[in-house]
Amino acid sequence: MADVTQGRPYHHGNLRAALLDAAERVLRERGVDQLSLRELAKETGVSHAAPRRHFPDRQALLDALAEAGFAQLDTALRSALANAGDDFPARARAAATAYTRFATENAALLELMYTSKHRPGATRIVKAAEAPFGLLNALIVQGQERGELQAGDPERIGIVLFATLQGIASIINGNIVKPELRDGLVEAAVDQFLRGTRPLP
Amino acid sequence: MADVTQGRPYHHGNLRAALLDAAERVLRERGVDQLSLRELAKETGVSHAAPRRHFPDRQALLDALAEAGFAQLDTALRSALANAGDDFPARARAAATAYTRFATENAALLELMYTSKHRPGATRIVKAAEAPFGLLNALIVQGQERGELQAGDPERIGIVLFATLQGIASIINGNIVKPELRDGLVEAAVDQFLRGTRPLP
DNA sequence: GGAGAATGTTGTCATGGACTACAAAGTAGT
DNA sequence: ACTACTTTGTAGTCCATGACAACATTCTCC
Repeated sequence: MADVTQGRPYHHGNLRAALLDAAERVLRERGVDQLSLRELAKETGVSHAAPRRHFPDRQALLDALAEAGFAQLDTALRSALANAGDDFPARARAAATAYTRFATENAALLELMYTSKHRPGATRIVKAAEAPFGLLNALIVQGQERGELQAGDPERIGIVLFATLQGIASIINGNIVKPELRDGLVEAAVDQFLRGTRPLP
Repeated sequence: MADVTQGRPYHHGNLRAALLDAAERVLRERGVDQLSLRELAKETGVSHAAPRRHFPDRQALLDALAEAGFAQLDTALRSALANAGDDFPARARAAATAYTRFATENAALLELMYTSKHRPGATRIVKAAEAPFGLLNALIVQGQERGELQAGDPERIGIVLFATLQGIASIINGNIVKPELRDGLVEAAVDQFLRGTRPLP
């Protein structure tokens, strides 16, 4: 018998996506450990066991969030680069700013992304992470081709800059420095990187 | 009636410290969310409600762990600096290495330290954090006094380096780069910092 | 339109945090 | 050393939540 008391039919129709939406909001507002499947179910208007059809356990939902997070990050980076013109330093600054911005505006999500990623068996997440990381790698290669960066393994070249960006996000999220300083710090870090990694004349 | 079946008298005698010890071990081995008060109680040989006398709730125990963590960090930094001789670059490298080492060898604890610290009302933790942070600040001031670093607000000067160290730890803990690279990355970061922050001639 | 797959629901268990009432041991004042 | 008070531990309970099983409804495709 169909439920007439509520508007929703027996099948939700889009429960998986609805749960992920709600989860992302709760994650942002109250952090991972305040995220409960039963609460998500209640908010979404389904029974407490319904989420199980889409996510075998809590971790599976967190993994899905992480995977989606990498896709969002990829989009953010692509869009920043698309609007950055052709000048290499400008492209580097744009990507760095976009990354750090994402990292501070989605602090809990980013943390989840990295902790989920390095759990054994998280192949889907690792796969999803390749897109944004590949983008950054390609940017370094581009800098090398244009003679703005030293030659060598792009990953090794970029890692200190990436670490610095990650660190800037980390100390902002940890309230060690004020969020307003973010973009200034990023610019300083990128400039220092560009100077320190210039090819020898 | 005293309990004769076990060696322990009714009062444990050192329960608070015993719980913290066990907690630190569990934190290291299995992460924060696997840390349960009831399990700690069982391991310590007391009833499930005993921890409550020393820690009103789970968060209070985590806070105590974080506070102790800052003290450990302070000790690690002091000891590194004590063995570092007088040369400023060497002292900077020593402190940077010690920090990053602590951060990678106590990953879960460090995360706890920062997340606990920026929770409203965590005055004790903020207080405990001042010791190691003050040490790093003093190091920068020393570098300035010796003419090895630009003048200016020491906090602002040091922040990019600190961010980089934090980021190196972060990407190692997140399995983005291999742990063996740690000390090399730190040296590179410090050298870059020293070059980039030299006073103008 | 009927069979089987998807998707939801109800009911249950185990774990673990939080709380209360009570018990034992320590401590201090007389 | 007796008593009153404090500290520390115990036993029992409640509640939230994740995990699971058994059953119900709807969808889909032949």
